[in-house]
Amino acid sequence: MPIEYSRPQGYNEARYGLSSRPEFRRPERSFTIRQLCVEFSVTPRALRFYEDKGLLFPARDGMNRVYSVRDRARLQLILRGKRVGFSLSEIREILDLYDETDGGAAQASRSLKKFRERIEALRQQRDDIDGAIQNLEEGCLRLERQLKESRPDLLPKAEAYDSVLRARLDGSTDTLVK
Amino acid sequence: MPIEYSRPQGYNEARYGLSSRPEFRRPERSFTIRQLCVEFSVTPRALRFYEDKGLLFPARDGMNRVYSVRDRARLQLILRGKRVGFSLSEIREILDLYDETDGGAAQASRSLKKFRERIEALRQQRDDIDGAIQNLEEGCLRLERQLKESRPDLLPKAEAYDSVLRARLDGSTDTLVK
DNA sequence: TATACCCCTTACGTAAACGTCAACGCAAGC
DNA sequence: GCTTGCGTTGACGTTTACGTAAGGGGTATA
Repeated sequence: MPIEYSRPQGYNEARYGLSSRPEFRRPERSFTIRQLCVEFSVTPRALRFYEDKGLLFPARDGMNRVYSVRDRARLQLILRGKRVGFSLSEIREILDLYDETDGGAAQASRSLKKFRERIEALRQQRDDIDGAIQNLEEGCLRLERQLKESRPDLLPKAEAYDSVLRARLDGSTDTLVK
Repeated sequence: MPIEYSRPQGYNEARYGLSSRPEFRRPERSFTIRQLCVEFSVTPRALRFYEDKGLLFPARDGMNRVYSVRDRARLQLILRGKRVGFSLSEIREILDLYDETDGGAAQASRSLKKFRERIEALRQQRDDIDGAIQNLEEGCLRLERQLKESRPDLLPKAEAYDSVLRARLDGSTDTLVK
């Protein structure tokens, strides 16, 4: 068992939980490390690690980290960056490019070029994924043919489509534009 | 300097190079480790590593590895699998699923399910990529606006489109269907 | 006051995917 | 017969992205 994320007995919602009182919600709500961890299913260690590597810099309340809405958005980008295969240092570089709005025109020009490169790489990666999907679908077809001949009863029905749909619809609307 | 891939002086094309004589081309041509390494820009170490991990099993000529056309196709799948974020053990699992056509109907049914799961995961990953591309494009727009105001001369022209096209058109037509 | 949560830092451990020697063998060309 | 280029098998090193343990502290509830 890695880490306890569910609320144990005696859990103090008012202190640790996501407050439901509107005055603590927006526009400038902040998060404890644990809240973000629960929300994004990562460990505190990971967040501290990202901070170590310069991808996050939450404020402090005494010793404790205090994450802003913007930190949260950064974290979302970090995690998505990871999912699409960027290394942390690459992600850091990208985040830095977003940040330094004031590096001068030359800097902005270089940033633009790097962004374009990233985009092109991602497009190719998407083609890779499409190719992989095609391969796997061919494999499925083969298996289905095979099963249809030997044991048609084992052919699974089409998946419940709404679960698929739901997974697609939670499109994140995060942005770092100030 | 990592490793020398270009042909040095004294390079013996007849012995080491890709033969252009048709009788050695198809349908059952074979490859040395180096030929595959050059073709796919990987190191011999990597290929041996994949073999170690059970993803490849080339034939032998004495001590030397001899890769068949089918091994080459597997390698293509391995590399693409890596590009889309699969671990080697995941790739191995998938390749195994392709292989065991004779595991019985129950096995085939399980394989089918796993394939479907992989496909769904890839679809979500593609959505991630699309999201990342959108973010980066927004970043581009911001930078372009910024540059247009300060230094329009630094705005790079649209990239030469044919290089992009060429990169897209070398779609691999590999398959593992026997 | 105990314990049950939360937080912190420091530091060593780990899995994956190779890189990088070292040390050897075999064939070809000078 | 030496060098060049290819191949082989260990075996240890490296990077990334954390996991995990050790040790310490703050705050609320029983």
